[in-house]
Amino acid sequence: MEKTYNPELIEAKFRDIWEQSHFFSSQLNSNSQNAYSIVLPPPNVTGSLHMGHAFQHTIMDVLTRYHRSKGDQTLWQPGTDHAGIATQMVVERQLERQNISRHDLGREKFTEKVWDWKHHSGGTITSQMRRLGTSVDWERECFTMDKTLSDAVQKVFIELYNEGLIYRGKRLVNWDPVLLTAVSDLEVISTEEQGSLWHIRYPVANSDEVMVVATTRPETMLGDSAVAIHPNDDRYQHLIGKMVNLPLTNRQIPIIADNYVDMEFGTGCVKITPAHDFNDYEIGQKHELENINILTDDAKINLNAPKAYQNLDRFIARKTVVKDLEKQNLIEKIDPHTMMVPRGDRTNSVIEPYMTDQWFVKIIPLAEPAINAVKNGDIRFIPENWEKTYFNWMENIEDWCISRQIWWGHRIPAWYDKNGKIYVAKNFTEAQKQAGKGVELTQDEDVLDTWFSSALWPFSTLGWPEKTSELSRFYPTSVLVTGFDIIFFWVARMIMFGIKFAGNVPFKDIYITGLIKDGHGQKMSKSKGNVLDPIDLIDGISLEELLEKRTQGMMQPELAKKITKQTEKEFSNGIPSFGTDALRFTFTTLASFGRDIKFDLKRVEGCRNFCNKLWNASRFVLMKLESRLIDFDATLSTPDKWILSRLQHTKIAVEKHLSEYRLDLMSQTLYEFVWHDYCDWYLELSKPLLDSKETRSGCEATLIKVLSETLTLLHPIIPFITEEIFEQCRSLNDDKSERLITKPYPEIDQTLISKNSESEIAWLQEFILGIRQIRGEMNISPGKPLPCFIQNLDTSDKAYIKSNLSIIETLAKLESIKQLSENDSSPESATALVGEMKILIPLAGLVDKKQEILRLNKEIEKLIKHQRQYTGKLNNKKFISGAPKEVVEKEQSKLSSVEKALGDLELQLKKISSL
RNA sequence: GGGCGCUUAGCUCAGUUGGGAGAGCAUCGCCCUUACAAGGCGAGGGUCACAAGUUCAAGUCUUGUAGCGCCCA
Repeated sequence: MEKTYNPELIEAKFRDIWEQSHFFSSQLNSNSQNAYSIVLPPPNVTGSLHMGHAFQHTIMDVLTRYHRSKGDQTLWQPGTDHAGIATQMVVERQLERQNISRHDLGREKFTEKVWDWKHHSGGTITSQMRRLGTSVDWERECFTMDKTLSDAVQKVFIELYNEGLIYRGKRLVNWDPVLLTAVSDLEVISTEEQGSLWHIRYPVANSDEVMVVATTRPETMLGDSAVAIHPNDDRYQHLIGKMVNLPLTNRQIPIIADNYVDMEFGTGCVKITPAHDFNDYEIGQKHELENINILTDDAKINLNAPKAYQNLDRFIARKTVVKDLEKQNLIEKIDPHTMMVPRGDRTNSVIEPYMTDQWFVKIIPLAEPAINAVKNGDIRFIPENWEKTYFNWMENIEDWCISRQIWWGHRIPAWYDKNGKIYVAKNFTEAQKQAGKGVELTQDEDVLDTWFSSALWPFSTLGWPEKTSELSRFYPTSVLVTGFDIIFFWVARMIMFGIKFAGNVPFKDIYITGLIKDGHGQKMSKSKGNVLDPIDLIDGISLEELLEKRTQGMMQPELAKKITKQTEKEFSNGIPSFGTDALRFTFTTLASFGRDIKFDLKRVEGCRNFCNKLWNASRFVLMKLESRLIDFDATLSTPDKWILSRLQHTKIAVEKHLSEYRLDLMSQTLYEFVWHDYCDWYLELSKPLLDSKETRSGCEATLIKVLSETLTLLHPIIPFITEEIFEQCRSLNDDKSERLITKPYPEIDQTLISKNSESEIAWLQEFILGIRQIRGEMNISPGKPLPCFIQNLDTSDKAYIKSNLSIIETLAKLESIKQLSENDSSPESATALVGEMKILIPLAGLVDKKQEILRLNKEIEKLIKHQRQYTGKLNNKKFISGAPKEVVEKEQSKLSSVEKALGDLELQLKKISSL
C-alpha cells in the first residue's frame, strides 16, 4: 500500500467496476422480504449540480447503500427534470448572443434546440453524479418528458379535467411581462422596496368635494372602476352611491362601501382597479364592477386607456400620469413609502396582476386528503416541526395556475373549435372524434407548469399507469430527501397527486435537509460569486481557475472586482484536491437538523485526514499480518475482547442514528471509534500483543475482523477508500464477498459485549493517561523510559497489574513497575491516581519539585470545586428526600472518591513541599 | 400582522424521557517514537443571550425580554 492515500486512482477504478457489475441494480436482492426505495429529486437540466445536490445525493446514497447491504431489495430511482421556464431561458439566452429570438426559429425548431441542450446538460449532471459515487439504478434513468412520463401527465390532466378538478377561465394571475407568461404564486418573490405613495384628488361629480386616494402605482388609475370607503366611515357616508370624475379619463366611477377598506390607512378612500390588483379584483367581483385591463402583454398601456398614454411602458406611463395630475393640481402629496414589490423568481422583473385565460387545478379537494395523510401519520416529517409549515400552507391553499405561455414542456392536451368550445383528449384524433367530423380544431398553445409533471415523479417513474411490478414493489417509496425550499412547489403536490392517482401516499418519511450556505452563512449564488462546485472540492482547483469560473459570464459584470477580492482572500491557494470520500464524509458530519449549514473547507480537511488515518491504520494491519495464516478461532486477550465489545456498541449506535436520519451522529460515532478506539488504543495495544506468542493469533484475528467490519460500516459514507482497502486486505479475510459493496452488513453480536474487558481497559487507560499527563506537564520527553512505583492496590488492581504489566510498560514507556506496601516510604515523586491506587514517578534527575507542586495544586483545585458541588447537593435535605435513591447514592460515591483523592494528593503535596 | 427557528469554548456546531458541559477546527507546550507530521502526547479556554418561574435538581420544561434569521400575508 502507498504511504498516503490517493483518491483519484481508486475512485476512477471503482466507479467503473461497480457500474459494470450492475451492483446498483434494483434487481439485486429480489428475494428479500423488504423493499427500500428512494426517488431522486430530479435535478433541473439547466446546468450542473451544486453543493446542495451533492449534499442530498450523499445522504440518499448512504441510505441506499446501507439498505442494499442489509439485504433489502433497493431502488434508487434517478432522472432529470425538464424545468420548463428555467431551461427555456437558458437556451433563449444562448440564442440571444447570436441575435436570434425563439420567434425567429419557430416553435418546432426552438424545442429542437432545447432538446440539444438537454442532452448536453443531462450528460453533465449524470457524470457529476458518477463522480460522487451515487449508486442509483442507472438502467432506470428517466426524464420528465420521456414518452411514458408524458403519457402519465396527459392521463392525469384528462382525468382531472373530466372530474371538474381542472378548469379554464379568465382570472387575474401573476404575469411576468418579460417572459410573457403566467407564473404561480410560488414563483413570485415579494421583497420590501422603497417607493412612493401618491395621494391623488378625485373630484366628486356635481359637487365641490374631492376624495383623496393613495396609491403606489398611479398609472393603474387609468383602469379604476370605483372608489371605496368603509361602510361605517362617518366622513364619507353622504357620498355612498355618488360618482367621482376619474381624472385624465373622462370617465365617471361609483363610490362604493366595503368592509375591506381600512379606515385608519391614509384618507380612508381606496381606488379600486379590479383588473390590476388581487384585492381589488375580489371587491370588483362582489360589486359587479367592470374589469378594465389597461396593459398589454409586455406591460405597456393598451388601447383601453386614453390616447395620451397608449403604448407607453408602465413605468413611463407612471411618470406621465403623475406629471399630468400635477398640472391639474390633483396631487395632494407624495410620501416616501416602503412596500412589497413582487418580482419573478426567474427574471426579477416586476410581476403584474393581469387578466388572462389560464388553466387551473381546483386544489381544495386534493389538499384535504393530503393534509390528513400527515395528520394521521401515514407520512412523517423529519424533523417533525416542518409539518406545521406544511399545514399552514395546505390549509390556506389557492387554486393552482398550471398553464405557462412558453414552448418547452408538456403541451396542454386541449383543442378549441371556432366557437371556443374545449375538447380535452390525449391526441388530435381523439379530440376530433369528440368534436365531430369536419369541425376545425386548433390546439392550445400553452404548456404545463413544470411542477405538474414533477408531482407525478414517484409513480410515473415506476411505470404508472401500467400496473408494473416495480410499482407494486417500490411504491410507496421509503423516504423523500429534499430541502425545505420546495415543500410547497413539489412535496405537497406529490402527496396530493400520489394519493389521488397512485392510491397511496408517495413516501412514508420526508427528510427535510438543511441548505448549504457559504462560510459566512450566505446563500451560494452565481451573482454573489460564492458558489463552490463539488467537483472542485474533489479534484482541487487553482485560484486562477476559480476566479475565472466565478466571474465569467456574469449578469452584472460590475460585481467582478468584489468577487475577485473575496475569493482571493478566502482561497488564496485555491482549493486542494480532497477526494470524493472526504467530501461525502464532510456532508454526513454536517447533516444535523439545523436549517442552514455553513460550509467550511477546514471541515473537509479534517475529514480528508480521517480518510488518511483509516488508510494508514489499514496499512499497519496489512504490514503486520501479511503472509500470515489467520486463525479466527484463536483465544482472545482482554484488549481483543474490549475492541470487539466497543465495535458492538458502535454498531448499535450507528443503526440507531441511521434510523433517526442523524447522519451527523452516525459519522461522528464511526469517527470516534476508528480514530480513538481502534487507532489510538487498539493498534497501540496490538504492538505488544503481536510480540507475544500467547496473544499473537487472537490479536491478528481481531485486527482484521474489526477492520473488515468497520469498512462495511463506513462503506455507505466513504465507498471508494473502503472498497480499495477491502480489496487489498481480501486475502486475509475469511469471507467470500468479492467486493465490499456486496458484503452483507455486519450483525450486532450481543455476546461480544464484555463489561469486564471494558472496565479492565478503562483502568489501563487511566493508568497510562496518568503517566502521560505527568510526562506532558513535566516536559519529559515521550521517549525517555521512567521508573514507576505503585501503592495502595486493591484486589482488582493487583489482578489488572498482573495481566497488563508488559503492556503498561510498553505503552507508558516505563523502565520498571514496582509495588510498594502501605508502609514503604516512597521517594520524592510525581503522583497520579487510578481510583485509590497511587502511581508514583520519582522526580530524581527529571525535574525540579516546583513544577510538581504546581501541578498538584492545580489538580487539588479541580477536586475542591467538585467537592463543593457534591457536598452542597448532599447537604440539601430536599435533595436527599426528593431525588431518587440511585441519584443520591451516585452523588455520595462521587463525593467519597473525590475526598479520598483529595486526601491523597494533599498528603503528597505536603510530603513534597517539606522535602 | 401570522407562523417557524436560532442564541452553548476564539470559529463551526452536537448535547434525544431534566441528574457528569462536549466534538472538530483554531491556540499553547513537548515530540520527525518503524501505520499515519494529512501524525503522536499533553494543556488552556464556557455566567450554556438575558430575566423570572416550575423542580430536590434546568443548557434541557414554562413565560417574558433582547438580538438574529427564514417562511407566509
